Amino acid sequence: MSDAQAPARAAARHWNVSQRAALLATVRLFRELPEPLLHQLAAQFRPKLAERGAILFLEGEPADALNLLAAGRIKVVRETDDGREVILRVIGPGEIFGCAGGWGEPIYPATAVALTASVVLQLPAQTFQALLETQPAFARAVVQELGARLREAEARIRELQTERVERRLARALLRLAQKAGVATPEGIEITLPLTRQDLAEFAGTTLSTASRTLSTWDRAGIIAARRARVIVRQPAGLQALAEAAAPDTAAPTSGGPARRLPPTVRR
Amino acid sequence: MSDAQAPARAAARHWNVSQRAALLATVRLFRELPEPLLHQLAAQFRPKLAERGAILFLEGEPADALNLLAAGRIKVVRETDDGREVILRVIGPGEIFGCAGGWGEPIYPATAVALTASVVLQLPAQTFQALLETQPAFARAVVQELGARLREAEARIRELQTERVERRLARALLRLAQKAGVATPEGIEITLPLTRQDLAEFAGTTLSTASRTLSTWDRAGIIAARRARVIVRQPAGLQALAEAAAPDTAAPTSGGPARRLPPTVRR
DNA sequence: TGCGCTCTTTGCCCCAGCGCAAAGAGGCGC
DNA sequence: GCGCCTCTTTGCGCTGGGGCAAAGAGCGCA
Repeated sequence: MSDAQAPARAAARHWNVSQRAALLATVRLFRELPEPLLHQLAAQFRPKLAERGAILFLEGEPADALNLLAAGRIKVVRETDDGREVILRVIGPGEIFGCAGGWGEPIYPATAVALTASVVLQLPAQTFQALLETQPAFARAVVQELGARLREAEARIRELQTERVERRLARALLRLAQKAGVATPEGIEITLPLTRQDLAEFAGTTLSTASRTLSTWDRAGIIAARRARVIVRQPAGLQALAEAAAPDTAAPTSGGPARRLPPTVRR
Repeated sequence: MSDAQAPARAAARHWNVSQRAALLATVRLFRELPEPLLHQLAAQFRPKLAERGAILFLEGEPADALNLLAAGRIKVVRETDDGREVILRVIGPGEIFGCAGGWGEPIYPATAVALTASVVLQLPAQTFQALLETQPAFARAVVQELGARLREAEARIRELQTERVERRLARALLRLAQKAGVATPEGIEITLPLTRQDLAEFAGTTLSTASRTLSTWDRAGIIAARRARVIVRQPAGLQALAEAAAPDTAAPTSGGPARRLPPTVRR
């Protein structure tokens, strides 16, 4: 799985123009474009390999391309001057990222890092602009995509402002499970190499707290917390944690001291 | 200023189609449209009055229109089930809001409330869609607008995750001052009737903390904290608070206990 | 097979900031 | 001019969760 040859093979897989076109056809943004145009586009993508940990682009660099992930996993990150970082999105195959250039920004507002060896297809920003102006269906799709992302971002703002860490973490896991979950005998495995640190940066907390919380859930049998990997055993349990800070639902095993009251509510 | 007739007068001011067209021409989204189209559009807007506190639309309602604020002030809010709310945006004249319908969402994802008596011009979502498909320049503008907002939202996420309340509050004030600030002999007055509660909901904290913090700054002479109103006296002071949690820069007057060290940094 | 690196767990401490609630102030309407 | 209503201030208590650091795992690599 983390075979060193993987990226090369993956690249080969997407090198062929008509295969690339097939990939494009699965992407919401491009889906509605006419077949011939799709092929023409596919030919314009420049493939780019990235090994684990490689930086695809850096915050502040000129944003002259739109990036489509063909294979692998990417995290999109924003940094504070003092070095702390925040994970804005996690990208899987078939998703686009680093689109700033497409929507008229001169520089990337965030950094992209490969979580695993990855293959990225890059489309020149101008091509994107041209599409936008000539293909109404494309314009509509872009607007919808952006709208959806904006809504998501706003939802996250709400969460960060009103919800406790534990709940945010539970939600983060659920979201990740939905996005990159694969059923295994043990439960739903999140197929992303996310360290506790990453999880913390994604859910808005610290390494220590994330680790502590996951450990608790592990002991309670809700998840299996492995090294840079999490398996969700009881989605329902997580769900409960994510919704109400239900004082009891959580840990049938632990029973524990049991949070005495819905920690912070109302007004 | 909070004259009961104000909305009616304001409405009258924007009733006239060519005046509305003039307003449209100041809005980034519409600016690039050809003159005749602008007039045609202006005629399609339905004006709507709202008094202070009125709800323009509710989260969950069908989003069949795009809203343009002609006069007044609006806050866009999202609520938690337990009644807490978060202010997502504050809208001034010439800004659009409640655009969900435009970008393909069936329902409003947030609620809009008039902070002062306001006049809103509503454009049917279909018209918007039609523009999007027929006017490339419009499509480009929409994409840019959305991109900018998305970036802003992501910046806010970063702030919420990495910054302390005090700093977030300082930033919020600065942003508001920039957006709705008017120079007065006392300083830059933020011409928005925002209560401490509102400020808290905007900066991601609680009423108590917001109040306490503003009081401190008031005593230090950095701002003048009035009832539902804030005047920024020393923008530089706020700036300092917003950037580094500078232990000293803050309050030349108070001197105070002086935060002992940059509270939380690094890693 | 073992070394070394990265990731994880945890104990300990501490404090920023939330919750609550009661007592002031401004303003507005009558 | 008075009363009401909304907004604001503040004391008090408390705790969630951040910071730090040291001691363990797991894994890849040679």
